[in-house]
Order: sequence, then C-alpha cells, then structure tokens
Amino acid sequence: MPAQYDAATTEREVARRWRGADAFAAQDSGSTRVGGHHDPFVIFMPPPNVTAVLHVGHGLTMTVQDVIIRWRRMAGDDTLYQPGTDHAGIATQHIVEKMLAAEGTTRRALGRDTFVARTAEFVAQTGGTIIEQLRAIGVSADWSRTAYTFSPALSRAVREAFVRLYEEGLIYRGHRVIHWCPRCLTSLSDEEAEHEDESGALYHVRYPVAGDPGRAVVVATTRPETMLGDVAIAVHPDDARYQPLVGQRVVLPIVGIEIPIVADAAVDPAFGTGAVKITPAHDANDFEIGRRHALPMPVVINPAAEMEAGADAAGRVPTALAGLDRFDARARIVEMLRASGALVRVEDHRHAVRHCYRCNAVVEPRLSDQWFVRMAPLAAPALDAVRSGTVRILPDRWVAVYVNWMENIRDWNISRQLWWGHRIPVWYCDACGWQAALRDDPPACPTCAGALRQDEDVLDTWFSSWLWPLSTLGWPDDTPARRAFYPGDVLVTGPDILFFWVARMIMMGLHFDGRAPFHTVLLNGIVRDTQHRKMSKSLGNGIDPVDVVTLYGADALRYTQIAGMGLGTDVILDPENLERSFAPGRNFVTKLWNIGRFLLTNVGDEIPAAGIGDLAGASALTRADLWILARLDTAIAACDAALGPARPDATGRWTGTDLATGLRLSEFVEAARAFVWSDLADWYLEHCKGRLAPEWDAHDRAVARAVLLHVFDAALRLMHPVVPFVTEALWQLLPTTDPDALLIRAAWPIVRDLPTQLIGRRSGATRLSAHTAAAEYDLVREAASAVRQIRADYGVPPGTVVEAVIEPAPASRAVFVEEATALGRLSRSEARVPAPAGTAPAGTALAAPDRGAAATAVLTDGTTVIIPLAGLIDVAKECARLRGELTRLDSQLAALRGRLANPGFLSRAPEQVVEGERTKEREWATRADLLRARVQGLCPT
RNA sequence: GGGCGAAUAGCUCAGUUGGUUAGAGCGCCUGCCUUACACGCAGGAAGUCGGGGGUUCGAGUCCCUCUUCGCCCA
Repeated sequence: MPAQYDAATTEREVARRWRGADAFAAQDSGSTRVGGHHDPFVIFMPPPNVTAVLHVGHGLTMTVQDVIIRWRRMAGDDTLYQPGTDHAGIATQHIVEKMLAAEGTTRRALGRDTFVARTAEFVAQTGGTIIEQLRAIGVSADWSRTAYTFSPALSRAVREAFVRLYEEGLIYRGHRVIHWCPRCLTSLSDEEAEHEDESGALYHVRYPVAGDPGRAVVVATTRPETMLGDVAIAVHPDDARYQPLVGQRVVLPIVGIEIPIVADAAVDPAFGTGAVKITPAHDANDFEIGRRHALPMPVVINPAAEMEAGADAAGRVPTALAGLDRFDARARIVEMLRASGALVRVEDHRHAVRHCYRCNAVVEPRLSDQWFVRMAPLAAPALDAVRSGTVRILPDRWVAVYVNWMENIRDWNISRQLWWGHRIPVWYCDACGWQAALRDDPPACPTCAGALRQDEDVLDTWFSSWLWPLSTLGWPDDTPARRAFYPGDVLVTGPDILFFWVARMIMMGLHFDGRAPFHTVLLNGIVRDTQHRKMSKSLGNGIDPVDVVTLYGADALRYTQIAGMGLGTDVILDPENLERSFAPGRNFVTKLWNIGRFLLTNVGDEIPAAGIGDLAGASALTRADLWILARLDTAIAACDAALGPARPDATGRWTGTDLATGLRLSEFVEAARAFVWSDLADWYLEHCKGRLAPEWDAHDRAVARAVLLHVFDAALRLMHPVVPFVTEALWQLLPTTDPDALLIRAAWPIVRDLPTQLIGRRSGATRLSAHTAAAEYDLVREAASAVRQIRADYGVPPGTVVEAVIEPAPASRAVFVEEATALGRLSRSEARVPAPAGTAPAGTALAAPDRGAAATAVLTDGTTVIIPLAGLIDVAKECARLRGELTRLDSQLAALRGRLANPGFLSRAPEQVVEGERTKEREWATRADLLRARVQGLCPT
C-alpha cells in the first residue's frame, strides 16, 4: 500500500468498478410496491440548468442527496436517485442570443424555427457538462434514467398537464398588470420578480383642482414618470381631509388633461399625503382600483421601458419625452415639475423594488394578456399535506413560511415571451374566434375549417419543473417505474426555490396522482464566503468544486461540506484559501487511509478464523475489545439517530418528534468521525500495537486481529456515504471482503447484541457484562490520561518511561492489576499495583519511590495514581496543582451539598435526579478526601 | 408595514420533553519527526449562554421586554 493516499487514481479506479457493476441502477421490479422485496427509496434530483456548470451550491445539495441515497442503498432499500437537467428558458435563450450577437445576427433575423434548432444544437453540445461534473464528485444517481425537461417524453407530460388544467378551468387567459423584464423582454411570475431594498425618493406633486387653481391635491409617488399615464387620484373614503374633493377633477401636470378624484378603500391614508395617483396600466394596485372605477388604462411605457404613447394614450407623451428610458424620463419629468412649481418636495424613501431574478434589471409592471394558473384550488390540498404531516419540512421553521405563502397564494403567470421552451398548446381561429388547448396539433379550425394560429408564447420553465417527480417516472402513462417509485421520499434543495418549485411539485403530485411526491423536504443552507456573502459568479467569490476535486479529492470536498453544515445552516468556505477550507476533509481521508495501512500491514491477508460472535462465545475478548465493540454500537446508534427515520410509519404521516427528526448529516458524520478517530485510532489501535507484536500470545493476537477487522469494516460502512471513494478502496483490501462484493451495496451496520458475558483470558474466572468491561476500560483510559497529563506538566521527555504506582479504589483493584501492562503501553509508563496495605511485605508499597517527590492524580472512582519524579518534581508546583484541583472540587461539592440540603429540591425533584446527586456527592467527597490527604502529606502549611 | 427565525468559546455550530462540572470541529498556546499518519501525536488555554425582568427546588432551555441581525411577504 502506498504511504500517500492518491485520490485521483483511486477515485478513477473506484468509479470504474461502480460503473462496471451498474451499482447506481434502480430496479423497477425490486420495489415492494410491485411485488419486490425492498422498500423503495427515491430522491428526485433538482435538475440543474442544462447550460450550467457545477458550482458549490449544486455540490452541496447533490452531496447531501447522495449521502442519503447511499445510506438507504446500504440499508437495503431499492433506491432511485433520479437525475436530470432542465431547459432553463430565459437563461439558455440569453446565452444563445449573445452568441448570435457576436456573429452579428439576431434571433428575429434567424426566425423562430431556426433559432430553436440552433439552441437545441447548443444544448446537445454542452448540456452534458454538469452531468459529468456530478459524476466526478461521486453522485450515485441512476444515470441511465437521466431526464431532460425539454425531451419529447417530458414535453408530452407538460402538454398533457396544461391541457388537463385548461379543461378543468384551472388555466385561464388574463388581462392584467404583470411583472415585465425590459431586458429579457418577457413577463415574469411574482416569484421571479424579487424584492430588493433600495433607497429612492418620494416625490410630492401638486395636482391643481380643475377650475380652481388656488386649490390642489398633493400626491406622493416613487415613480413620477408614470404620471403620464395617470387617470385619477384616489383617496380613502373616510379621509376627512379629502372628502369634499371626491368627485371633483384635477389637472394632470405636464399632460394638461383633467382626471377625477375617486374614493377607494385600498388607499392607505397614512402613506405620503394620503392621496395617490392612479396609473392602471403601470401598477398592479392601480390596475385593480382602475377596474373598480371603470377608468381608462393608457399605456405610456413600451416593452423596452421607454416612454411611448401606446394603447389609449394618444397625446399623453410629449415629444420631448418620447423614446426616453424610464429613468431618464423620471429625471426630466422631475425637472419639468420643479420648473412649473408643481413639485412640492422630495424626501428620501427606502422601498423594495422588484428585480428580474435572471438578469437583475428593474422589473416594469406592464398591462398585458397572459396565461395564468388558478392557484387557490391547488394550494389548499398542498397546504393540508404539510399541516397534517403527510409532508414535513426540515428544518421545521420553514413550515410557517410555507403556510404563509400558501394562504396568500396568487395566480401564477406562466406565459413567457420567449422562443426557447414549451410552446403554449392553445390555438386560435381568427376567422370564427374558436380557441382550444389541444394534446395534438390541429390541422384546421374544427368549426369553420379556417386557418389556425398557435399562441406565440412559451411556458415558464417552472411549469415543467413542477411535474418533475411525475414526468420523470413516465406520467401521464402508468409505467413500471411510476408504479415502483411514485411517490418518492426526500426532496433536498435550497430554501430559495421553496415556492418556485417545491410547493408547486406538491400541488401537482396531489392534483394528478392524489399523493404528494415526497414525504420530506430538506432545505439545506447556502454556501457563503468568510464575509457571509452568498457565493456567486458576479461577485467572483465562488469556489469551483472541480478544482477542489483536483486538489484534494471528491471525498475531501464531500466530507468538508457535510461536516460543516448543520441542519439548514449555511456553509462558510473561504474561496481565497482552499487549503484552509478543505484541509479537514483531506485530513480525515488521510487518517482513514493510514488506519487502513496500519491495520492491513499488521493483520495481513489471513481471514480470521473466528467472527466476533464466536470469539465472544469462546470468552476470548478482552476489556479493550469489549470497549471498542461497545463504542462501535454507540456510534452506529448515534449515526442511525442522526439520519433516521427514513420514512413515516404505516399511517403515512409524520407525528410528534418525528416531524423534526433525522437527516442531520453533520451529526451523523461527526459521530462516525469521532468513532474512527477518537476511539478506534487514538485508543484501540494504540492498545492493539502490543497485542499484534510477533512475540505476543498467538491466540490473543488472532483475537485482536479479528476485532480490528470487524470494527474497521463497520467503520468503513458508516463512513461510506460521506467519503465513498476511499472507503470503497480500503474495503476492497480487507481480507474478509468477498472479491465480487462492493461496499456501495454492502449492508449498513447494525447495533449488535454484545456478548453479555466475558471470561477474560487474563482475568481468571471473572464474569463480566460487556457493559461493565467497557466501563472498566474507561477507567484504564482515565488513568492513562492522568499519567500523560502529569508527564506534560512536568516536562518529562517523551522517550522516558516513568514509573506509575496505582493505589486502586477497592472496587477497581482487579481492573488495574489485570490492565497494568496495557496502561503502561498507553502512557509510556511502568505501571504497578502494589498489594493492599497490610498484605504487602513492608517497604514494597510506597517506600521505594519517595512520595514527597511524586506527582499525584485522583481518578473519578477514587483510584490514586502516583508518579515518582525524583529530580523533576517541584513541591511548590505540585502543591499548587493539587490545591487548585481541591479548591475546584470543594466548591462544586459545596454547591451540590447545598442542593441536597434544600427541602424544595428533595421534595420536588424526581427521585432519579436526587439519587444521582447523592451518588455524585459520595464520589466527589471521596476524591476530595484523597486529595486533601495528599496535600496534607506533601505540602508545607 | 405584516410574518417567521436567530443571538452559546476567536470562527462555524450542537445542546433532544427544564436536572452531571455547557460540548464539537476549526483556530490559538506548549512539547514532540514515539517505525499507520507532522494531512500527525500528547497536553493546554479559552464561554457573565446578547441585555434586563419573571416563573421554578432548579433556566442556555419556559414567559415578558429591550437590543442587534437574517429570511419571507407586501
């Protein structure tokens, strides 16, 4: 075995083996739902944009999913990790349009069909990039099922869904003010128009009353440029200041026309002056007010966000302003208002401005015709699914956010004025006015046989994404995959697409299948830099996971991300210092490798004659063996507790604490890591060094080898979901591994029934429970630590073997007598346990070492460890050390005794707690007495 | 403006229904190339649990309040 772990070579080799064994493949026939023998367990990968390159956000989410799926695969489930990409309408069209621009052409010059073909070609060339990158970080999805939202099969699902919803009256065409991105030249949904706080201004403008120029109404607005489209002023009906004016008319400055003053309850009397201008074509609220009052809706801003007299706006845009960008126009209009004296004042004003989530341009509200999904009927069951525990959200604080959104749901604009996407399957007959949504392209109008025209727009990409769990499994058809794997289990993604995607998938699953597509939503954190800024391309603070894989290996990347991520918390990484960020992962992988190296070189190729069960039966296990086996059980239990439960019980609903239990991957990896490093490597391996020596008893050496192999094998299984490559490579090297077996499909470790009794090889006829033996070994470890601490305190050179005299507490005498050699090895000491006072020959106990020149430690059970350190000891220092400890212990004891003297505590605290405190009091008192005696014997008063 | 959440060691976070001496990783300090590993080993320092008040035998944990920060929705 090479001394240095070579991640690149190993990962390539292991990946090849997995590929050769088709290790990621899900079996339709394996699911219990279709008569198989394994519970299905399904994760739908959030499809990355087909043009995307892997970033740390993907890396994190996909790694989380992969850890979960590998865990369930080993636990025996029939796992499906469903991968794929989405066609990303706006983003992809953007990229191709940029390429065209570089070639000096445009999509309009090419025409729709040519442009779409060109884009498809681009996707075909580059679309596989992110899939290859995901493979490189070890994502074990079933790549044979890789789906694509724009594939014929998934497009059919999209069309079917549209037509059904249309037929059900849940899709309709609406005429209203929507969010418009003037750069992408398309409409956006509410979710795609993101709020961003900006400092702006509130302009107070004077609108003189018609026929009475002395009087005026002052309105406050943040967008003065829209005034060209004003059709009214609105005030609250109860606002006493304006009541007399309602019904009168004011003169619109600059334009010079008269508009009415209306009363509407939607006006907030406390905002600004309490009077607002109404621009129905350019503000969603104003649109509603305009409709209520049957006001005209003149359009004064064009799709490119330039001032232009559009529908119903003849004469409203002065030539001086026509063609100006909306922000330039704002400045000019403010100037004009100021010059005419209409501008009363301007005050600073912070407000949320909507921006396009793709290009960040300021969104322009625009009056237009769009297709909408009626959301309330779909939201009700989806809301109920979460409320009833059919679907849980982790961390559970997101439930409130989900509920809040669902309760205030608004209809979803699904039209996009793009060419790259699923074209809306609605046809119009201009001749007779016939209109329909159709599953198959119609040849001609069924009513008048006239020519048909298909809707020009395409669907929001999310309209295909919300079908993902259904469409990837073959919906609308009743396929074997769908029968086996729908509904799925866990959905992992970032909270930023909770509404965009997760909530809508739940709606579609419930609507078309009757069952939610998964029972658990896990929202992971966001990857940020050390200044807590979200990593992004535009900030240039990103980390390329592929770089990390090259430098440190995929395992290091995965380990670092998982270990650094509490449930739903952000992961902080330093893009400037990859070494600092990823060293923990690399170091852990190296540690595992070196444990394997030690073990394999010492254990050799022999398969142990006996398994753990046999050894226990043969009473061959030592205290240390039972200790490490007990620690392994503890670790497995801790890992299981951190990860599970995998699914709700037979009722199909999460209840009680299960609503917020499990999928704590950082706790899982920490439990496994602590076992590997702190228990196995730091203690058990060190302990075994003596037993593996050639001169050691052959039988006990064989026992140690068997235990080592068993424990390391289990450790590799526990770690495999997080660091799959190095664990698979090491596991292949174990002599106990079947040549055809793969760790990826090996069984998840289970807590075993530890042998309940031990007749220790060197402990005569002592019968001990495994639990007691393990607890006794903890005492040995405590003694070793005490010796090490004294060594360090007194600067004993590491090579020097010191003498350690143990005066055991009566109950621990046998332990220390039997484990003296082991203790010595762990602490570089010659440990001896003198016979109890009275039975030892005079002068052999503690006369030999000068007690005055010794350092002392008192263990928790009352055992005293004495290290004679003639020449090194400093009585004053030792006294200070002991007195310090004694003082600390005494003050704690005083607090404890105070509690036990409190009648309220004794009468009201549970018996168990009181008893625990009493036990503690006895132990502490013993220790304090021993320490006090030592101080009195050693220290001058 | 409405809603949700957070504040625990220098940093990132655990801390389960109130009950040991509040933990982990990283970082920091000291000493070590002890033949698996210096990507390591051993030892160590470090927290008035954001401030104030309350409930309780007992509060990091429950309640109120203030401060600061984050997210979602208008």
